[in-house]
Amino acid sequence: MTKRPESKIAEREPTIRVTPYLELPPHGTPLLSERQRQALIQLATRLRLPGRMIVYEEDSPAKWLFIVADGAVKTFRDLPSGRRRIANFLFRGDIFGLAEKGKYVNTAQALTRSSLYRLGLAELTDAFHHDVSLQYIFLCKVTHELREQQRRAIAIARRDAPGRLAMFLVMLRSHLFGPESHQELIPLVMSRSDIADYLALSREATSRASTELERRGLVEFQLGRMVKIVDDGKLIRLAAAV
Amino acid sequence: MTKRPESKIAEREPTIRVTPYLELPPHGTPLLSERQRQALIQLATRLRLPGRMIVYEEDSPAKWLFIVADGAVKTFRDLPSGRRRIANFLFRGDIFGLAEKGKYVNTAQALTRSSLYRLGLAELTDAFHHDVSLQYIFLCKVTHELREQQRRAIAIARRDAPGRLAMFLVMLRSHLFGPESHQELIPLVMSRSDIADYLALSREATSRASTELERRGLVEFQLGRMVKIVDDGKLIRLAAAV
DNA sequence: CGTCGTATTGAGGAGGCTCAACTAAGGTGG
DNA sequence: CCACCTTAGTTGAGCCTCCTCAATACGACG
Repeated sequence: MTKRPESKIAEREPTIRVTPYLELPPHGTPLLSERQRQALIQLATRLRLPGRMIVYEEDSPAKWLFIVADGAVKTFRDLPSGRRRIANFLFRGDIFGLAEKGKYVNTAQALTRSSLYRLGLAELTDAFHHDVSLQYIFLCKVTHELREQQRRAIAIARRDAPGRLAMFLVMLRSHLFGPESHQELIPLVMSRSDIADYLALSREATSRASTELERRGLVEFQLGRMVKIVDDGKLIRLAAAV
Repeated sequence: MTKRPESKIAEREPTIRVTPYLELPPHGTPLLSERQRQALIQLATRLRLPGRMIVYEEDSPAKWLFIVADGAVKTFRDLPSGRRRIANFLFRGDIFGLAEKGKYVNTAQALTRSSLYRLGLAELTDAFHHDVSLQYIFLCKVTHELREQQRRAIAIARRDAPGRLAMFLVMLRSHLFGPESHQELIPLVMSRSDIADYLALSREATSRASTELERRGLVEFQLGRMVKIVDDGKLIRLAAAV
């Protein structure tokens, strides 16, 4: 979780949100220092994308790594069966574009109008060898992503669609506003289909789960793709009742 | 994937198996150099554990990180419902013990008699700041784990138990013998229950899936927990038919 | 040879998937 | 301004697969 003052946001980009693996990191909180931010800006190209634009495609040669400055991005793979599995939703301070042997493993697509920093992988790797703590931040970030994927696997493994959806909402909130947040209004920047593909449910099941959560009085899906959390305690209990 | 000569194994430990994210890493293949291995050995304590021994427990303070030198380890979480979700199976060259804010997120338990290198997290972090490419190896390793978790999520999301099991077997083989391996005999060091907990299936469904794969002539489950792959092509096709 | 934990097999029930129809919202062009 | 079309979302009916509970078989080990 990152505290981010509302002022001077532009001057504080790019940001990388991390959770350290140590309680008190001996080398300081793994946040980008002013110098590192400058270094990244030197390496980076700033991109502004409209919604729905493809950032890169699965299996294409991976030359770049991306940091989300603003907006939202999804990464996914289309499976032979025609199903789509969303790997992750990415927001401000998230990184994506991690490759495997020089190829991207997913396709990345902007969900909304987004602003990204694009970094050459080779140059970044090079920078890692000059600035240790920069690499340390990326290490923490990837480790954090790894834990999130584990949590998601637990969510997907559930049998009940409402429970999965509850976990998704709780995870989305903590992703957006920090793990301790009890924010009442969550912007749903993705479509129901996207949520379905993320949770490995059918569109219909996702829809039914939404109405079920509303019926039980846990949340309200409002116009303009916002979710209002009505009964936070119940929602959290349902999410935890794995 | 790592080529490992059968001779002088002891002199080559610890090993960390990685897949680079670049095709041709500018800073050499991310393998432990002799110097780095010596450095790790300096930091590390070598542990030998009997099967079933708990290495650490969920939520306990995380002081160490572990490298598997030999044997097999599982990491898992027990859920409130009594279900257990296995996060990962770890073998020679794998690392585990990545924590979150100073606490382990999973429990780790030896599956067989195992030999581990135990590294102090603080000291290791310190070493990262002295040896850049050491940290780079860990970054690649964690990135690799992240991709594996994504693949597992895809496996879990499948509806058909035989397909999930097929994916598990293919993933296990490539984890053990490298992604290109067509090894016929795969040792199953874990119990059916473990596989079930990994795939988010019931024990019974896992068992039925096993017999189904045998019936279709894809594999044979032999005595002593070995799987013989009878029809590799069919197995791979089933695994890929997501 | 008996016992315990592991693995298999069977029967019934719950839940999600598929197919299909319907509604709502947004964009386009006349 | 409105008719039209497209896309997203919801709701319903029947099917399919896995889960649960229970009983049985098997292997390891004392």
